[in-house]
Amino acid sequence: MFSIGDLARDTGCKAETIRYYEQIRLMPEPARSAGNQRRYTQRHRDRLHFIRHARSLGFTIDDIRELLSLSDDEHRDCSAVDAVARRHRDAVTARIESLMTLRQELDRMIGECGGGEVGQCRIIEVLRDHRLCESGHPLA
Amino acid sequence: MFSIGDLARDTGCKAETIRYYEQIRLMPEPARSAGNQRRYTQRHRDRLHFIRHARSLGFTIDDIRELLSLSDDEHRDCSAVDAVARRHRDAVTARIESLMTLRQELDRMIGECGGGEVGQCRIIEVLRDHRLCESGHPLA
DNA sequence: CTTGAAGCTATAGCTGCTACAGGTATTCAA
DNA sequence: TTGAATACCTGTAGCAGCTATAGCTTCAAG
Repeated sequence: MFSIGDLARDTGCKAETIRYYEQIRLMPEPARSAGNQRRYTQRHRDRLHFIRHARSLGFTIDDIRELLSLSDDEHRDCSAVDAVARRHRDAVTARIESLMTLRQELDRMIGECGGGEVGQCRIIEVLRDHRLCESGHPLA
Repeated sequence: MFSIGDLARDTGCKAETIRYYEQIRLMPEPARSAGNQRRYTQRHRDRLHFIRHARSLGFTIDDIRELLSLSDDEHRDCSAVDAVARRHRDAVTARIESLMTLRQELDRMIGECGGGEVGQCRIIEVLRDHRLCESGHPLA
C-alpha cells in the first residue's frame, strides 16, 4: 500500500494534483487507513503513471479518459487509440506552425528596433499599427 | 464617440472582452451616455488596437501593461521595450522547441502502431511505460 | 510519548476570456 | 409617436488543469 506522498514522489506530481484527479474521477477512489488517509495499490500507481505520461505529451484530460477506457479492453482494435493520438499530433503541429509565424513577426520587430527613444521604437510603432505587420497574422 | 459595439467590430473582439479589460484596468473607464452606456474616444480605440495586436502576438496581459506604460513616455530609451519583446520571443522559441520534441515522440508512437489489437498497441504500451520513450521528454 | 512531517477537507485563485440571466437603452421603420 | 428589434447594462459563473492557502488530524521515528 502506498500513501499519496509515495505516489507523488513516484510520478513527480503533487499530492494536490492526485486528489484533484480523484475529484474529477480520473483516478478511482482508493482505500483509506483507519485514520482516513488514502492508501493506494499498484494498479493506482500504474494508472497515475499512464496519466502523467500522457499529460506530459500534452494530451488533454478528456483524451486521457478516452485512452484509458480504450486501453481497458485488450482485444479491441486499436484504431480508436490511433485516432486520438493522430488528432493530438495534428493539433500540436498546428500550434507549432502558428507559433513559428508569430516568432517570425517578433523577430522582425526586434530586428528593426534600432535602440533609440521610445518615440521612434519600431516595436511600439508596429504594435500601434497592425498594417506594419508583414506576416499577415490574424488579429482575432 | 463610439459605442462598445463599434469598438468590438473594429478590433474583432467581443464587447465582453472590452468590459473585461476595463475591469482589470487595462482599458480606462470611458464616459457614459445619459442612459449609462459606454462612450469611447479615438484614444480608447487606439489603445484597444494596441492591446489586441499585442495579444495576437501572444504577449501576456502583464507584458502589455508594461509595453503600454513604456510607450507613454516618447523620450524614454526603448531598451526596456526591447527587453519585453525579447523575453517573449525567447519564451515562444522555448515553447516551439518543447512542442517539437513532443511531436517527434508522438510521431514515433503513431508510426510504431501496427494497427492490431489494443493489447499489442504500441501507443498504449508507451504511455504505460515511460522507459519506452526515446526523446527524453520530462514527465513533470 | 512526543514531535514534526505528512495527510485531511474545503475553498479560492491563477490566465484570458466567454456565457449566461434578467433587466434597460437606443435606434429605426411604420 | 409608437413599437419592435437590437444593443447594452450588471453580476455571476464557467472553461482547463492545476496550485495554494487555512485550519485541522494522523502517522512514523526516536
